[in-house]
Amino acid sequence: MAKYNHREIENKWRKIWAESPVNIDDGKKPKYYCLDMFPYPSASGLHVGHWRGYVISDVWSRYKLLNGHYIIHPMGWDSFGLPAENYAIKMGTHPAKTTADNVTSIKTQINQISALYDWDLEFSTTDPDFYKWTQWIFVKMFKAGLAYEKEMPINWCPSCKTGLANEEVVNGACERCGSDATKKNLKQWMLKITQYADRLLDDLDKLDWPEKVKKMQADWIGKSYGAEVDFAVAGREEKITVFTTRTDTLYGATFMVLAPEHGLAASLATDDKKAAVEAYIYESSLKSSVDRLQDKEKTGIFTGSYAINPLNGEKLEIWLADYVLADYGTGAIMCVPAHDERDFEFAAKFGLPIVQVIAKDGIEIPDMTEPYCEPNGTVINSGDWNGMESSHLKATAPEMIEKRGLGKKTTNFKLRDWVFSRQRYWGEPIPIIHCPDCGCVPVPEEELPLLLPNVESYEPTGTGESPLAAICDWVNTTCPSCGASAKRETNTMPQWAGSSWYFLRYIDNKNNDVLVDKEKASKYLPVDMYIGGVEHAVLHLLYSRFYTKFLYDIGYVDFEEPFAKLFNQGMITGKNGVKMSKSKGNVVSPDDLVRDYGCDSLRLYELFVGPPELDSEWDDRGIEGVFRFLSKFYNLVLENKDKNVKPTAEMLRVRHKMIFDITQRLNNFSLNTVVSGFMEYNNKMIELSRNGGIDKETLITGVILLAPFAPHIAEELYKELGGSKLTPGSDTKLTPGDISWSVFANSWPVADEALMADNEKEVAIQLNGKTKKIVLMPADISKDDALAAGKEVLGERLSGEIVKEIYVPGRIVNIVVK
RNA sequence: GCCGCAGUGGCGGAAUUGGUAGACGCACAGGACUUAAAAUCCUGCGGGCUCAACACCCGUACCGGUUCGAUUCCGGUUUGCGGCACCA
Repeated sequence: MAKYNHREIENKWRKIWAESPVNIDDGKKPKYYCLDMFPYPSASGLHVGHWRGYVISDVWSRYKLLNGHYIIHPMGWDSFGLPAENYAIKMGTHPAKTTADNVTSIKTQINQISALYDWDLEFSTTDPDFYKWTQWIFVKMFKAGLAYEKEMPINWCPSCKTGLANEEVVNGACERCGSDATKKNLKQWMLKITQYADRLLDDLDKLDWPEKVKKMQADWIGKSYGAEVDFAVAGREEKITVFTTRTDTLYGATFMVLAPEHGLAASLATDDKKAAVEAYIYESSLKSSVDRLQDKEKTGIFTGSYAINPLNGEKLEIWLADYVLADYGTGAIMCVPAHDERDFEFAAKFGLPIVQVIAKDGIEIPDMTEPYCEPNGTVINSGDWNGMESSHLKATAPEMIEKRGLGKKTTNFKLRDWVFSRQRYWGEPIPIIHCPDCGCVPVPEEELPLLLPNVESYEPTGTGESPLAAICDWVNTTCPSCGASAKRETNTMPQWAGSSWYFLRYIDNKNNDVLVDKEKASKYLPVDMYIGGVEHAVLHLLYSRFYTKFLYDIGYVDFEEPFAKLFNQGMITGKNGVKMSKSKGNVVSPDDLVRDYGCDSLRLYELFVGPPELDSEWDDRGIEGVFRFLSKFYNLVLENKDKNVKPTAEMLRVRHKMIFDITQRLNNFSLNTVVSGFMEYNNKMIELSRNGGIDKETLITGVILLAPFAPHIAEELYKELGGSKLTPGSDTKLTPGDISWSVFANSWPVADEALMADNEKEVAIQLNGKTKKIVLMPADISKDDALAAGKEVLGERLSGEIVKEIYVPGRIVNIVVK
């Protein structure tokens, strides 16, 4: 028996593919853009978890290649940003150097996967030729009024010493390092992503994305419909505007609460309350956002002032409480304790009145012990609204309020503008010049890129100033507009800046005139399939959608959504679901496995470990199984290639069922069962081979099906089988552009369902739904004959009166007796 | 607290619209080949009952329902994971 020498085979075909790539753009084939979320060049290298995503995308790419597409399958480096910079600081080496070194070593590892990557398209986000356009987009946004400066308290990571976007704060902690985020008052560049909130929400419907991710984005955008209602303040000029989604409960408002930061908070205090109110406002200002989040126990203070319910003229106490968010809605709420949990809790604690305005199960509860929050039921205690259905009223009341001049209907979003400045060195400089006369002036487009100055000291200052601020000869410049001496903006962009649009650049990565040529963009974009981890559900994926919509609006691309289809692969973990990490010491490197079992075996095993969308625990031992499968298939082909066996009906059946099953599972993205399918059909073919051999065409079919998964062995066996014009065993002749030697020159096989059909089916004979025996029956047996056969099998077990007889063709005979 | 996903042998996991539960693989056990080992091949492998086989019974987290038939559908419970978390 021949030995499957994976090392020899894989080295050989790697060399051949390098000389003569099999993925060729002939201008006629439809394109298919399959993209991996690009990695940041980490020093720790790849582990088997990284491999998984890359294998999935490569299998899919090669499948599309066999379906007649030209594949765009690029790879690049997300090399600006905190992880790269932190690593450089730790090593005491400039990030430009560590980043370049890491790219070199990771690229070597990625090449072991033997993916179809087209390295001509490669770039790093740190390449000036690339970030020129990252800066250019910023300038365009500035000119469009989407980038603006604002001083406000933002999320601040004391460990990373930089401001963070809302999206980067997870449970009050820095998404990167896990430190508790604090607030810091800083002048920041902001991107007006909120202007796109509606489109970002509505266009989710167009996307073939996991529902989970779409929902996470929808929740993050957080649109709610309701009304802004004006409440007069008793005895004063001012009015207080509140936002509510439950306009239907307006008659049930029994008090009001303002955030301590509300503009009127202090001035509403009556003389006797002044000291206490000011103390409360001061105390709240000391609380961190984390404290305010975790402190569920409600606090508050009565201002002494009253508001008037615009509908019924009732006097409402105005309170301050820090459970009301200053930066959502108007920073003030009307409180309906009967129908809101938080208001109920507050009313209960401070003894405020509770008025029920929606009947629960048709009744008014005399002493409510818990709020009734469902918006359905008959409206009561609500003047002219009495008797209406609350869900209907909820939808129509905002309009009625507006007509009566009491407020206006409106929508609110949870989404906030994007805090875009980072007080760190390793990022794109924000191309803005601060002129004492002209204000903020963008660096002229023709002067881009604005290079990141190369400096000795790049550690974060922690003061809220970027390290760039210390480089006087860089900071001091002249205003492009008036020529006066001016200063450069010293903050840099977040890591997300480059990744928000990088997928466009692969198409045209050497273009110095435009970020991507319009014709090329129109031909090759958008991305058809995007593969990566779910951790970017609201960060990168939301930002990319925003950037794409902006570039669409200013006419640079002709599509509004960057990623038509999204696939999130599950994580590969160590034992007991523990995330692989250096510190846990449970990282499995692919290098040894490739050496011992080969790239093809590891590719298959990465898929075989479990459903691709779920997390899977890694167990090295399982790779033996796929290696054995490849060895057996290798031998099966070599043993049968010269036998000239004529295909029998059984061989045709196996061949076409194999095509059908593999294709269907692949289309369903059930890649783990594709691999088990190969093993199953391999076992069947081995069985056939033992009974006299197997025909060549069936073997070639198996090889083509296997090619996207295990490309090296597929090429080798295809050649051994004399695929195309090749002479088995001879050296492969390479002519540029001619790939007739390759298994990838084939089309994906098509199953002939007529040839798949079995003559006989295994039918389960059931008595009262319990299987008693399995018998072979002709596939075309009539119902009566099948039932008769079934009864015969059951024989004397069949006592009592038969009440029902069921025949499911080719599957079940079920006799029901009483 | 709210929302989503999941619970199947010793393990990873399979099961078209409800239709033979445990495919495929790992591990394990026994056997063949070998002086021996490795590799390879063959056989077995959910539990109970049984010396064994046949037969029978139980079995897809738990309880209940619909159905001739439920891992699949419905109601309830529970455990684990993920997301959101005072957004009015």
